[in-house]
Amino acid sequence: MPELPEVETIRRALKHGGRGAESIVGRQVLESRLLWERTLAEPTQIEFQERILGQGITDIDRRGKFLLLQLSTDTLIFHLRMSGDLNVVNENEPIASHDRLWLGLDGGLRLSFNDTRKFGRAWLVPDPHAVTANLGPEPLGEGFTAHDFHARLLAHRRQLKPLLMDQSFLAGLGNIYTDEALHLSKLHPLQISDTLNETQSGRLWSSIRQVLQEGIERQGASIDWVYKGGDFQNYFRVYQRTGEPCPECGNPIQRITVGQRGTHYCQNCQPQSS
DNA sequence: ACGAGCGCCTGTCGGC
DNA sequence: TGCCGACAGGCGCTCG
Repeated sequence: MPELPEVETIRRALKHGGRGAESIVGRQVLESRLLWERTLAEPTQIEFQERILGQGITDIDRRGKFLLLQLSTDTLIFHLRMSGDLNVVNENEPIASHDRLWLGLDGGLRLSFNDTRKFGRAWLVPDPHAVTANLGPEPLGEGFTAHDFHARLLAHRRQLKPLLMDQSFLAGLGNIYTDEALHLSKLHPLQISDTLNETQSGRLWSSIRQVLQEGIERQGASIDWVYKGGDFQNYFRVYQRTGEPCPECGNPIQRITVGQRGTHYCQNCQPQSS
């Protein structure tokens, strides 16, 4: 579930309440349990237990697809990868079947990291920068200008889709929102980054921001058995719509593989130019 | 510098 | 019904 809009939706729920739970800001960690060892990237399980007990949750931030729980002295960072989610439940609730790590909080709450496919990771570190240092700019950040984006595109000679999904180039896009942004900007997923003129890169810049903003407003997308509450999936332009009519021109949506990822686009609206 | 292949995991779906 | 491959919102690694 996790691209920028889904992570942002979870962040807001943890910070302000929502998704059927109350805010965890201001709560204190009283207990911790690691149920799948590899979920904890850093530090060791022993050190994790020792360090986190007693720390208070002071704020919830996001950087790209990383969720940052600011604690009294450390930062607890989660990356949800393919199937991760964070739930706040009453401590009387049974442990869910794919819970991998959970924290007992004061007030009778439990924060649990649930992750069917076990790709997700957690870090407890003194300095969050150690984990997020290699990320590119925030696409919705004020410092991310169309001008800078164009310069960054020209600095590489790469296919647009894999480049946009490279988190060191831009932080937050995944398979869904990349396909959506490319279709909205009428650019082919295989077009080479340094062939874009300023008009094209400007269109891509605003398309990326538009689809991410819409995703956040719709509280993310809910697909397959992983239900999160958002409904952006009902507004996909091309993603997983192979063979269905393009919303712009009516031609059937094509599916190809780019960088080992399913890629959806319209041959007519997104011509291969170079 | 870049792209392809693969590993990490569990689950669903369609075809035979 | 059972089995089997394809596929799934991500990313780190190796190898050309």
